[in-house]
Amino acid sequence: MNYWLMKSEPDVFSYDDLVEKGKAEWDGVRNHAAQLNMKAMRKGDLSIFYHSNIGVEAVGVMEIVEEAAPDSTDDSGKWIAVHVAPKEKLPKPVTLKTMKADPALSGMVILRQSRLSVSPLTEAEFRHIVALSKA
DNA sequence: GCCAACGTTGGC
DNA sequence: GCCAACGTTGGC
Repeated sequence: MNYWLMKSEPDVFSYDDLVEKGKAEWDGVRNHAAQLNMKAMRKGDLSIFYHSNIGVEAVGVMEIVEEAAPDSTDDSGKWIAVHVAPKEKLPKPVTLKTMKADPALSGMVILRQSRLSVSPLTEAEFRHIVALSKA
């Protein structure tokens, strides 16, 4: 089981939008590093849903329900997407500020590479973020 | 294959 | 609106 963090601008697609749809294709990723991460995802993996630009915080947990397949929004056939479903809305969002200030999360990939839209988390980092939201 | 120019993302 | 980080493009 692996853990991930995926970013979306909430005015384009928010966690609540995902809850409403029940299941969605995580499409439009056009960055090779992010694509490699999505290819490594397995059914049942869990991911933090993070709102970029507006909110700038972790808001929910989702589950990978379908592994990498051609991105339906891509005509070239080069890019893949996964399918995700909502798992748990975090009781309290965990802001980037909080994550940056927490020594337990200092190794998070996203803190070093802020532009990477799909990044891995360790199990400890994942659990820590969920715990912070319930504190 | 290198590197400058330029575009995009994302935080502030 | 600004700027840093970083990916892409194109000339050489």
